Amino acid sequence: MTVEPGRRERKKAATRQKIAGTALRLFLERGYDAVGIREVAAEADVAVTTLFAHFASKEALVFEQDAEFEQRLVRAATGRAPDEPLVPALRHEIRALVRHCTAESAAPVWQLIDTTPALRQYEESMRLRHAESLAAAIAADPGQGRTTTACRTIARFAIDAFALAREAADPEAAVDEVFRMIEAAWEVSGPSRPA
Amino acid sequence: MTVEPGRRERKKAATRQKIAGTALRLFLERGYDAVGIREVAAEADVAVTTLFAHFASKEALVFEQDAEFEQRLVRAATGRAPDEPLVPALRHEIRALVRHCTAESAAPVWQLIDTTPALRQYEESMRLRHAESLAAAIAADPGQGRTTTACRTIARFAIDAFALAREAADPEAAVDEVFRMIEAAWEVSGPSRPA
DNA sequence: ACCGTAGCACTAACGGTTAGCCTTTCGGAA
DNA sequence: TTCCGAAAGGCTAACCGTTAGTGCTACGGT
Repeated sequence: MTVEPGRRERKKAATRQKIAGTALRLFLERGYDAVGIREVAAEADVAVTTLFAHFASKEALVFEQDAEFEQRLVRAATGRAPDEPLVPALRHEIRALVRHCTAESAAPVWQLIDTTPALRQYEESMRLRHAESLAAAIAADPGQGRTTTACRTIARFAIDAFALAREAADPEAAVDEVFRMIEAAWEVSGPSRPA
Repeated sequence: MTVEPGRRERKKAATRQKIAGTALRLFLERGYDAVGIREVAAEADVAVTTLFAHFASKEALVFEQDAEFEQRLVRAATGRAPDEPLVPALRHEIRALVRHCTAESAAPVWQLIDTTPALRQYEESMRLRHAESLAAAIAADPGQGRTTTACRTIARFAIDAFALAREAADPEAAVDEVFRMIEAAWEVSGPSRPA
């Protein structure tokens, strides 16, 4: 599957990177709204249609790590030791993601996102997508006897934790705070007191 | 303040209603994407610019009750008896809102929303706005000793409850289920054991 | 060596949204 | 009562993201 980085794939990835890199640079230099798609395409030396072949929308240019982010969440739920409880595993991953996003180097990008309504909105719906994937991953785990609603609820709570922590004064502490609440919620949603 | 329903205000409200009504009718008849803004404006007999003076976007045409919805939530948190606990009050209001939205008469509209990506996304960000308002209302309540993060968390949970319940097979039961989790979360976020 | 397909380009257009500018009409102060 | 400022509405023209439609090129597997 992933064993064939043929020239084609490499070129495609290179084009994608070039577009995303150029776009991000321009956006950071002059502001998201002040830079048009046609301009990004020209600067990256590709056609507008090519740009949209790689990214579904202008906003998606900024969230290049979208898929990776989602995978990490899902793996945190599915790929854990059989006896490792779910919630702490989620907390650990969310913690890592928050740390990653609040790092010094990521500051300019997030500042751009936070100050651009279109990007904020896009990120919101992105999170919802991630929450749904996570919910599916949680529900897929056999022998955790929760309802679909409970799984979706916990998934949303976890994503909310990320969003809230990112905006909190002390992100790490905020993750712990929200996860204490999540832990409690998860407890009471437990497999209806197995007889 | 509200004591002057002058002719001006009435005309404005009438125009607004006429636009929203016309839009909704056309959308339901022929589908959201198949009806253009210019067409809605023409059918409502107003200029396109007038339409956008009343509604910030095409999507907003469908969510006319947006503000009312938000007010109900906020009032559920702020306008309750001094000794009435927060979470049950929220549950009651969310229950009512879910019942309202899953009513027979509202079915076509929600079916339209659920099958139109643009509307789904708009509703998501609308909910986030509502959650923020609710969080502010909760935090404003004196003597409930929670952190800002805890208030925002609970607010999001409540909004999530609405969203999840609306999509569940048994909405009312789903509200109760999620609110059992919320109640537990609210407990552990309690005012650090008041001395 | 060959063919199918995927990547990419170009042009044109569509549809939501806004800016600029003008007219009408109401509400309240003089 | 009169008059002015402001708000509502209108028209035109454009901007910008996004999407066909079409065709060319080059890579990858047979």
